[in-house]
Amino acid sequence: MKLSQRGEYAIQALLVLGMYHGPEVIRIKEIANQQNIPRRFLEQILNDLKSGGFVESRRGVSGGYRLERRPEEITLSEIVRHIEGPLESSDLSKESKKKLHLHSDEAAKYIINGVMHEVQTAIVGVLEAVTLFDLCEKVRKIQGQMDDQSDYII
Amino acid sequence: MKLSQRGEYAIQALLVLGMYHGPEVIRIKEIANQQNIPRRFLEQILNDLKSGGFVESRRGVSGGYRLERRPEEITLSEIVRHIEGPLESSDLSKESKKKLHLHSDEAAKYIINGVMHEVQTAIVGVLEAVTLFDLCEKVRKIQGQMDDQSDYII
DNA sequence: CAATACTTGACTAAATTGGTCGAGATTTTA
DNA sequence: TAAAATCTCGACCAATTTAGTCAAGTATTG
Repeated sequence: MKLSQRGEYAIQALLVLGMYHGPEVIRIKEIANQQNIPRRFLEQILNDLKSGGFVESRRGVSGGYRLERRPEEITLSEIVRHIEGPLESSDLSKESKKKLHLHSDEAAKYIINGVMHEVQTAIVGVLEAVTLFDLCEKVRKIQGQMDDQSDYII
Repeated sequence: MKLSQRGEYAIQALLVLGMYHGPEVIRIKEIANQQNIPRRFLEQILNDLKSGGFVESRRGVSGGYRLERRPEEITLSEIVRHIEGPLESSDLSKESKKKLHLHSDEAAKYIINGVMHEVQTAIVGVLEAVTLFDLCEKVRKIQGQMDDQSDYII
């Protein structure tokens, strides 16, 4: 599975909002600059994340975005699902009654679908277990590393 | 992860070749009919599978395709990797030396990449464990089911 | 009321996907 | 040996998706 550019940008943006999470709001422009995301494109994405219930916005001169929920409560699977579309497609094996009288191409598709469903379960398993908070922690960690590094400041 | 149509067709075709695996060769047309795959498109796909070392072909009037390796030796991960492109993209965390001095957008990308790499590992884990032979067995099983079913023959 | 920032929806270029097609090369068989 | 069947190769094509861009509008603050 490859993340689309849009998906990666979305997570990056949420990561920024997660890092600075609080009552205050952050401007699109800052996120765009910090993460090097095309500003106009990011507008679209944040809008989408808003309608998905991930962020809320304030308009006007000191407007911007903030998370609508706490970083601990936002899992990666939700984000990816919202931005990239459903992670799991229908599992034919659950539609038990059909299971009989299949043409051979249907039988093949049925079997393949079964395996792909396992794959999807595995994917969701990973993404479900990671929250935005976890990602923030990791970022903080490698940023901490950098500060400890004597040769960090050039 | 969603399989492309091309990918699904490829597996279907290999499944047919796996079911009838032997010294004999099967015509494109038969596979196309049986699996309901556009013939011209299937040609392309089989050609691709040939260059990937999955199948071999015989030309001329009684030509066709057969598996180049035994079904037990062909794993789903190989097939998908060949037909859909690499399952795993570069894992930044393996390039240990960079790991220091990252800009904040690089840090974010780095962390996201790490999770996505976990996802890829999970995907490969599933696909690696399934061989073409396994798929054939499953098909045989549900086809057996059908035969046992008294109301199967209309 | 001017400046700043989000909002909405339309628009576009490039890449990918899912095919189709024509002409050729090979092999069998009558 | 010629016809017929079959794979082979590369070009082509339409629809969809992806990655953005843009203009005009609305809301908020100072």
